[in-house]
Amino acid sequence: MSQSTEAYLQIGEVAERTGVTQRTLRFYEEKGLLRQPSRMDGGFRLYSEDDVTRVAHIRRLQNLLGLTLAEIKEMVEAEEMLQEIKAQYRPEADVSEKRRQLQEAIGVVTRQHGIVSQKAEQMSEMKEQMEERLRTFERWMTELEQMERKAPVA
Amino acid sequence: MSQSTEAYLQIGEVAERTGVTQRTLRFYEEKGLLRQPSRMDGGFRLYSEDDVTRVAHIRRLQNLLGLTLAEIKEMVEAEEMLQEIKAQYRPEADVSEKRRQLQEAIGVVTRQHGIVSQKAEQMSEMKEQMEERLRTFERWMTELEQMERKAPVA
DNA sequence: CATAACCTTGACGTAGAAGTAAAGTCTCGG
DNA sequence: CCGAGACTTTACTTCTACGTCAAGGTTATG
Repeated sequence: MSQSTEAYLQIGEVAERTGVTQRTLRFYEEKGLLRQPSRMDGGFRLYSEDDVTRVAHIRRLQNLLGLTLAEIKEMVEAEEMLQEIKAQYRPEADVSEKRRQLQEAIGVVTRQHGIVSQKAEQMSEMKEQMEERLRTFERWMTELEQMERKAPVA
Repeated sequence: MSQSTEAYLQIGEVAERTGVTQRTLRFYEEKGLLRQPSRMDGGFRLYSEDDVTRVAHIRRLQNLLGLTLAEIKEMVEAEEMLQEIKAQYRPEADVSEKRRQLQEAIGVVTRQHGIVSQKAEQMSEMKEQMEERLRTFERWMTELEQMERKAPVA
């Protein structure tokens, strides 16, 4: 239903849309962060919309959380598993196996959530410190201005 | 009033207290992230408590915000200026000059605050996404458990 | 004053994350 | 069917943020 017919993208387009270079896309593939994309007969890579989303996700994990690609790989593999679970959710499969997978998925996301929560909190702390500072400076500023009014420029 | 007499630290102690290596301390100095510390007659570096604080700050900027040392250097230089302003606050100096400095300081901190705010916000978004996900999984899990109760292991 | 523990500079090495160049292959519009 | 532009792999280079010696100088202590 989603990518039924086509909508395949070549590496150049993906690069443009994600803001990373082609080199980076190939690099991520090499490192196992992106699945091997399908190929045209001549060997040109063909990416899906999902891949685009994935790249965006990788970048967020990099920039926001400062994770290494190795760490991100783990996360991404976990996500992969989730996709699988989603896909398998309907089809008949060993129920207890699915339970196990789900259990693991929950574990992964919980850990991720822990990291994010912690960072978010520290971030808020920093933010408040800065606001405190700003208030101080602005207080000083008004004091300075009052001094100037009392004793104007010589 | 704070570090009146002494309380100077050698590089080894600073390393231990900050959790970075001596190499890293020298490296930060080289890169202009730490001021040139005073030295003993023989050339041994002597750090102040302030330097310790500074290193901690640098590390937070690195780990939390994921900034490069170059970016951190800018921030740190700005902080340096703030220290200066604080120090000069009482002594007689051109008032309008002080105004200018304060103005700039406010600008710096405002920019920093902007970065942190933005990151903090994105972080919260991520956090919520993860929570949403977790809820989904847990819903699935209970569904699965119900299926198991109805049709137990063959 | 010997010597262990600590420090100095200098130079080279490394892991992570790509950038860049070379030489050849594909695709597609005209 | 052909040429411009997009793509391929391979290989070497770069940049950041340190790590790791090496060879020697300094300091504190017995």
